[in-house]
Amino acid sequence: MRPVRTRFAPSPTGFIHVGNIRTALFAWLLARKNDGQFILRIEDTDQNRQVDGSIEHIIKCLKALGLNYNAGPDQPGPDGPYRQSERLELYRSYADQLVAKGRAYADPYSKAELDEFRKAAASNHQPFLFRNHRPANPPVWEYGVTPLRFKSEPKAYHWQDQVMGQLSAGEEAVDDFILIKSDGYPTYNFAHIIDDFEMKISHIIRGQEFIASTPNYLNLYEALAIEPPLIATPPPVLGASGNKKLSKRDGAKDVLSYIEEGYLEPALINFIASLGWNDGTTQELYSVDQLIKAFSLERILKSGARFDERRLLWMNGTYIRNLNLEELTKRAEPFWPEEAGAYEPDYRRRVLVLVQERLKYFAELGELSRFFFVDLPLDPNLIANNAKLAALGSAMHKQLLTQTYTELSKSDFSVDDLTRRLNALLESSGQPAGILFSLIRIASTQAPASPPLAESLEVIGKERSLARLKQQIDAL
RNA sequence: GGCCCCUUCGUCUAGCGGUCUAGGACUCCGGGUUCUCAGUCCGGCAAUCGCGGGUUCGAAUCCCGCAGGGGUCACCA
Repeated sequence: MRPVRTRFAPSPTGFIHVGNIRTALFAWLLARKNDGQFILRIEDTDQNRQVDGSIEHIIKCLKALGLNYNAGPDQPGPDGPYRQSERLELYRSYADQLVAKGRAYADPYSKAELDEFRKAAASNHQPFLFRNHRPANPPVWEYGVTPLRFKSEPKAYHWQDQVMGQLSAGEEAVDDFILIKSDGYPTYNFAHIIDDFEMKISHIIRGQEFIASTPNYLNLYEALAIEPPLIATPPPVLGASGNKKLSKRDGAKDVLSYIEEGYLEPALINFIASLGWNDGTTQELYSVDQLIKAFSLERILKSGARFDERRLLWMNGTYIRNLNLEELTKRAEPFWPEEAGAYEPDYRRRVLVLVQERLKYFAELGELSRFFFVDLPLDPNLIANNAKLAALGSAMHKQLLTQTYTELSKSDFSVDDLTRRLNALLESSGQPAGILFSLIRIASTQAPASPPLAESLEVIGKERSLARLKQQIDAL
């Protein structure tokens, strides 16, 4: 068996979304599983669709996720360069070869003429086939001036797809497609075949939009006397609503933005792999290494998988909860609210411990932890919106908080001591925890939600906690 | 319109002729966890397996039709 070499071959036309990256992930997993190679190749043959910075963006994205490649535009390899725009001579030499063999010819038609042919086909309810209009005496091909077409030899094909199984199509699926455009650049249809061959790619993993043109490719492989790689076609990743393929247009997010919001790479990878793939067990959580071990093309599903962000949220939360303190501290670093900068690392760590199990992604850190760092303004709604508490009246609130203030003044503010005194207050006041603790929690945080009372007070500290209680008492 | 592909709880999925009165996970709902949010634990709702015909003692599983959805028919990839 040939050594496994897979590739991710995006065009630099913008960011990478979950659908794109899944294709890359499957290719990467296959390579890693088989001790093979994974290559990044940039398919920049369309001059008009290029978006500045895309290549850097793609590289950043792959690196962030740890999908390391053995060769790519920024990583030289034996069969580079890895940008198609730098391989034009290569495509041209293959094109010349096809011309010499009589398997390619110059396209003499204007765009308007072609449109006429298409319209005629559509009105006959027929698919458009260029080869029905093959010119009897095509002009000599002028590189960079006229487009060059493949002269196909139509026939029916049956082929094996590593995911979809046995596929087939009749000869109507084979046509004379463009090899080299009038600007001298090859089309995807031509370039990828040359490159996959030159780069000794063993498996092509790509989206379903290419199934329909596979017979064309098979025909070209034959004309070139090239043995085709194995082909694996995962189903599309569908958008959150509707049955449409995930697309930028329908709000698909940049994968990098998930990283920026504090999703963990292993969680993203775990989640993305679970879209259309499973190993047949009931396991849900996989480390990257486990994924590599368990992965196989055969277990990729044939039907499309919808992208449900809630599941990602859940998964990411479990990954965050499993972080040890050191990792947690490191990951949280970029997400602290501005005010946290003035505090000791140790203080921040104590906050983190309390907040960890509440985090679904790190961008929430600010909102969940702000009251540990700043004295939030009094928010009367916090009491007003608590029906049981509001019913008690502010005189009672004042009395309870005053009692609390006196008792906590005597505390050393350790969790144990705080808990003891808080419980004593429960008894002496005769109030249920639902009333008393709610009130204290609101007074000492001014936040709609917080970690448990005693733990929060301990971290906030004696001086500051008492000051906050005092402030609330004075306002009542 | 031609050709190709897909179709199990709302979502991700298990399932390869009997163990399926269809299993797991997410979401959602109820309850416990001295207060809130989250987490966690316990419990619950949720797919007559797209529909209709076969084959078989027996079908989510095999076969045939149909319907719905998707892809493609570019000098885009």
